[in-house]
Amino acid sequence: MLKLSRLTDYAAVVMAQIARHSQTSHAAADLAEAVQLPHPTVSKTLKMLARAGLLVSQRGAQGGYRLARPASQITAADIIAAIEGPVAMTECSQAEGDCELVATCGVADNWQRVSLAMRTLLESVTLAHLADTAPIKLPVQLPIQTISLSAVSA
Amino acid sequence: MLKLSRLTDYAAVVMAQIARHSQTSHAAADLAEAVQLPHPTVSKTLKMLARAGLLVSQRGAQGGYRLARPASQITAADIIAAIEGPVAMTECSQAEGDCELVATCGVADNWQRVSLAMRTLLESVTLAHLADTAPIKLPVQLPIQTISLSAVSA
DNA sequence: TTATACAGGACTAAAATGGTACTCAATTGA
DNA sequence: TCAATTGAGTACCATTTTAGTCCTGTATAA
Repeated sequence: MLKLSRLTDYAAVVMAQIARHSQTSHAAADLAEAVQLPHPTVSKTLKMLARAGLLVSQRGAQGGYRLARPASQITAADIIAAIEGPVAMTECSQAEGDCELVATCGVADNWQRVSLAMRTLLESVTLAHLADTAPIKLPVQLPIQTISLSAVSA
Repeated sequence: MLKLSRLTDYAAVVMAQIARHSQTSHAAADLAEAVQLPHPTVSKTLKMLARAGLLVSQRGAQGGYRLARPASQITAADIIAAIEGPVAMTECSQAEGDCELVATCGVADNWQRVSLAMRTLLESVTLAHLADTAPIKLPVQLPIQTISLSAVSA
């Protein structure tokens, strides 16, 4: 189904919530309340996002989380990577080429190209887009040559 | 990591193998040998692909599997769907809207657009591309307007 | 100094995934 | 018509991943 894990889904929702009120800090409990999800889970998600550098945390009274940079500079790929690790469709799309089947596989190279195109797509969608309650209206035109598989050469 | 399940990966490899010798029928055992994967697992994968209508099976002596249609008419999205179900990034991208959080979520619509763009991308990659041992060279230019998020309206 | 709020890690439960084994059914050809 | 071949179906188990909880520690502001 190629779907996001539930935590990643939560992460996107929480990030969008923060992005919509980016002036103030948000306590984990408040966010959990706002998005109607269990507190510990939201907390865990926030910690991951902070560790990935997408949020900055402030301890103590009046503390909480806020965006580390403008929503327009945080991409869907960033959020996914923060929770699930780098976007890669197959084992061998990752750095460590510990797949012993490369010889008989024969599709590795091409999967990597597809994988790269997907990553490009996800990098073109920003948190600002996601947080916008209205449908994405901007003509987010991807550079055609980055999507064209011919240009996605290693 | 947004990655394919291992079975889907196997499916792609096996399909590519069949596509490279599309004249003959392929017994499950032969394919397993060719791609160096356990028989029962390959067999299971083949059955799923056949049930999805991507392969046709022939029982009995000299039987085996062959492509149900030309490799150029089978897409990566087809293969993924055969094993994992329809390509959809989030729960609510699927038909059944059984997510009770829609009210507080606020990102559902936009995720669906992204999801659709991903599907379009995967539909533009055919088995013929994957099976080609050489890197994909064709200028597989996606219609820009289907990728542009502005055009991916529900 | 105390209340607030994040950090980190250990732990458990549940679900998905992957893999195996076994039996049944269909086809071919001797 | 029988035996060999080969896929179909089902049930089951092991492993891994994912999700969620809890507890303790630490930083900060009032």
